[in-house]
Amino acid sequence: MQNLLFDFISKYVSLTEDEKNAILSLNLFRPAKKGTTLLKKGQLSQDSYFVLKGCIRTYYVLDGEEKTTAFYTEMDALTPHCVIDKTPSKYFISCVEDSILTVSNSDMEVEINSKFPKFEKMCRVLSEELLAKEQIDFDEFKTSSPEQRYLNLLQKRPDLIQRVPQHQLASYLGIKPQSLSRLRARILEKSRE
Amino acid sequence: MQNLLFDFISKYVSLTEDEKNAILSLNLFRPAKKGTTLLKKGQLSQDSYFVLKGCIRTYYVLDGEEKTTAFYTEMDALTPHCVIDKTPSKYFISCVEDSILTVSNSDMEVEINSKFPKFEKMCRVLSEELLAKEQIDFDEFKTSSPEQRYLNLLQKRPDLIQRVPQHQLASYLGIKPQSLSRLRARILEKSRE
DNA sequence: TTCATTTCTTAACTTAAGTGAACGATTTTA
DNA sequence: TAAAATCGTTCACTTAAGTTAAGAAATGAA
Repeated sequence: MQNLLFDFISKYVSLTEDEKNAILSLNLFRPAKKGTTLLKKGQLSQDSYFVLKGCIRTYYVLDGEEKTTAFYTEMDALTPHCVIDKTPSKYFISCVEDSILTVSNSDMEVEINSKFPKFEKMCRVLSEELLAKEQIDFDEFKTSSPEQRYLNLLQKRPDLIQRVPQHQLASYLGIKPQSLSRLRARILEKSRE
Repeated sequence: MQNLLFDFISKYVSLTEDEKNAILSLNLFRPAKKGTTLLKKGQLSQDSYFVLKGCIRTYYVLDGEEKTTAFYTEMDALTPHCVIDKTPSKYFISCVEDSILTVSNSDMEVEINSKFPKFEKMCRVLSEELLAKEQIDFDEFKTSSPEQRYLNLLQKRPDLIQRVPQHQLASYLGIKPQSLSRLRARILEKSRE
């Protein structure tokens, strides 16, 4: 399981055995059962997550309704906004499936960054990449209809449609669960012609 | 005008005179007339932008139609995805107004980063902040209606509504220009009651 | 297993966005 | 300056998403 983490890191920097051991000594690995809440709205957590196995999501509660806005699966990293901007979290984070995560707090990161400067660089490159990717995803969302977004998701993350409840997918697509049901029926109808 | 750049940088790191001079010697400043295209779809540019004065936008051309997805105004930084992922640009960048920009290519950044390590850190912190902000903006977009988005924009960036053409604003809000006109009329109607 | 809860789908109705067209008003450019 | 192009708004019509409600299916807990 550790190897998954080091495989990921090796895409950005190459680590010596010493460096790997320094990371392992931090004891980052943590299993989390389906339904576990990792972060609640209003909290000022310092923890960042990396998904080794499973699936976690961020969601808002607006007018008593859950709105899921992101899913993180294998090899995805999530640093909540509250870690960055030091304001109470606007959203919840919870486990969609039984998962294995690494959890690191920002103190650890400061320590590792100062001990191994190559980490600073890795974090910079990683967040630049994630930002560019997030912008493209946002652009695609803005420029397409719910139906196009669904078909797009079917192409890009077909696993999500299998492993995630429909009502969570719906808000992820920016629509209501009923509209997602209808939209899927419409697509099936078309493909039958 | 330079001071605006240094004011911005000082939010992240403090620079010595030497460091400031090293930056000035790069000759980054560039005025750009309204309508100037800074980047075309398909290009593999290395240039990043920082807006000192004016406004620039990114837009796609889909089915012959322009879809504006982002505006960058005073003190905003823009690194196009092609600089990060080394793939041909998916979008255009052009000036909405006469503007004064700094333009830096990634070679310069590599050079500055190795000469002054504190730059590495600034870039990491900046892109982490921008990522967190982008995610929140995306979340707000997903969880609200076109009308709510417009009202939200009116709160957060009232200047944009004045300085930017309506049809560009419309795609920024994820709708057609006619719908934006109608939506504004609807809001005005309500406020008259 | 059974009961309760949650989830998904369907349907009828409402509301708002998309579409195509028309019209001045403004801006561009020849 | 005159003609052409662009821009913003309005309208009528179409399409699709939101809303409310109901019922079937799946899931979870006692």
